[in-house]
Amino acid sequence: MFFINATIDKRFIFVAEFVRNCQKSFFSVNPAFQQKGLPCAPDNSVTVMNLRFTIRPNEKLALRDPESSELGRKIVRQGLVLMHKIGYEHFTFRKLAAEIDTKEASIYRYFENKHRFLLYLLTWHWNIMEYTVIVSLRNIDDSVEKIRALIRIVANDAPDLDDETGLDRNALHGIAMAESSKVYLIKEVDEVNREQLFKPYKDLCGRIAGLFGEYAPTYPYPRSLASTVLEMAQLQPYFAHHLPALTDVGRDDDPDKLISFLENFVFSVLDKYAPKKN
Amino acid sequence: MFFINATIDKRFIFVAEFVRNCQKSFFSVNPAFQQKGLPCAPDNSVTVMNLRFTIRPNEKLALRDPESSELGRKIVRQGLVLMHKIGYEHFTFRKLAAEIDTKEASIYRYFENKHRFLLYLLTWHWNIMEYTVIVSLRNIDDSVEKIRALIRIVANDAPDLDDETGLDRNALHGIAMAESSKVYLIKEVDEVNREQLFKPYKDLCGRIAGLFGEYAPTYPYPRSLASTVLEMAQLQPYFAHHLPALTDVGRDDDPDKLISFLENFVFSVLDKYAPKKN
DNA sequence: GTTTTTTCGATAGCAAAACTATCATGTTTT
DNA sequence: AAAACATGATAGTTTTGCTATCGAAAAAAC
Repeated sequence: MFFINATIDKRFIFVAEFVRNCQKSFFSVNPAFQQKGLPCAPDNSVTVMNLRFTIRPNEKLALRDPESSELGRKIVRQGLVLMHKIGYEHFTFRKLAAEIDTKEASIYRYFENKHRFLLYLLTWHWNIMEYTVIVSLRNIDDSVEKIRALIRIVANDAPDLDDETGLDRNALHGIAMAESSKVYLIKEVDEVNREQLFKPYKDLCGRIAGLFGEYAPTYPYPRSLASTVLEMAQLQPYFAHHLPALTDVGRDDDPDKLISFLENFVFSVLDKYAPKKN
Repeated sequence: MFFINATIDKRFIFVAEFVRNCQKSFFSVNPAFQQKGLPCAPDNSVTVMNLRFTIRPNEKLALRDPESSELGRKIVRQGLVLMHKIGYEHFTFRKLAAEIDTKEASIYRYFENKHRFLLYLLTWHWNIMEYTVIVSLRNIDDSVEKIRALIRIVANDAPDLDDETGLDRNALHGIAMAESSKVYLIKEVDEVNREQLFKPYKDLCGRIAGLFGEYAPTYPYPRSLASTVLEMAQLQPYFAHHLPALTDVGRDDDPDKLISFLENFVFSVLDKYAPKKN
């Protein structure tokens, strides 16, 4: 009870929102009464009305829950940093094991392979993004302002909300930028999709599409526009940094041009279908 | 001389265009006089004014020119099909060698590794795309119509121009769709870029940006818009096929929705900056 | 028209990556 | 205290990615 603080407050909104929206697969909802548990437990769970909600990736993603042990947490935290540093292709469980002073097989007990590991990290990223969108937009009424705030978030120009995950948010953003397409551009995509493992990304995309639909109800391609914005928010800064001939947005230390590009793009497309102004 | 036909004619336009634009790295221009050579040789080269132009990827891409031998051609033709079939991750030189009844080391003599091989295939794709754009747009004056024709081409809804490359165009398109981002989303991107190996993609993107600039000279993000169109023309059909929640465009057998989506957003963005109509 | 390069394809092999089986120890449950 | 289970370490196997070498054949030089 003495744990009820600002963070919990945001969490509560988050949880309440998702409860309203019902089934969110990336929540593992544990309906067991939790008499002795603390409301904001070290495993990052929240107790609401005696129901325990854990803001955490789908458990099918990992063989064992990495948040349940010291080693598991080390694998995720340090693995995230290592992958950001050396890239997905060069990242191996062996190198990670050496770094955190354990053995390869121990990591394999948590994650089937490095592809699943990447997907686990990205699931964190997508969840955090959607959480940030929900929390940041909850007090905004004007749908133009909502979209503007949204674009700042996907362009990584919004302050990170407090969290106790201990994840390196910079590394997470770097991985989302450079590696995210590698989780779905694979031959096994349909199989993975059948396991619902892309749901967090789809939900994020769907939420953005919903905001577009709110502003311009008759626009026929809200989901395509949402995925375009999401992908371009990652890709354009990558191009700016490595292949500047492919873009006009500036380097990543200056997100203003990216935001201008995206805002201009989104509102140019939607304004024609917006009922009120213009 | 009896080889001068429609194809040669198109080639000539292509060559002349590039000669005008001077240095195109993806042409290997062999200035040696070619007295005994045929104008449209089996190696796909064209003789213009005693200069031999070869429409072919940058030679730095391959250790030996694959078009120069029977085995080399088999590697490219069959490798393209195999990679399309099993995907980049599962593709290995060993499997390809087994398929075409040769040995792994023989393939390594042509290509340093499978990443370079993929880049070689994509270079073909980008070259063919730019070639198609040039040839298809040469008789169109109206810049709106030019952009509309362009969108049909990038959306793979334009008839393939005749060529003698013998490449499986369907497989090439599939690889461009599912694997293209894997050539630049790597840690070595700057190194590869320094070798000019992304020039064909940049040139294609620059040409599209040029068309946008022609139509809307004051639009500040023509290159970003061009890369967005190129990327989305690949990604949206992929989503439609595998992750339909992320898109509103239909399945790949119906490109109309993709074209509508792309046309709608390109013209929505550009129209504000177009001087004439509106 | 031979000799000499050079190229070519094939054999073999190595090192790293990707995973798996087994086992001992330690911890939890009963 | 015993049984059940989870955990981490050891030691493999298979596949991938790549290299060194060698003999035959083709091309170039003389």
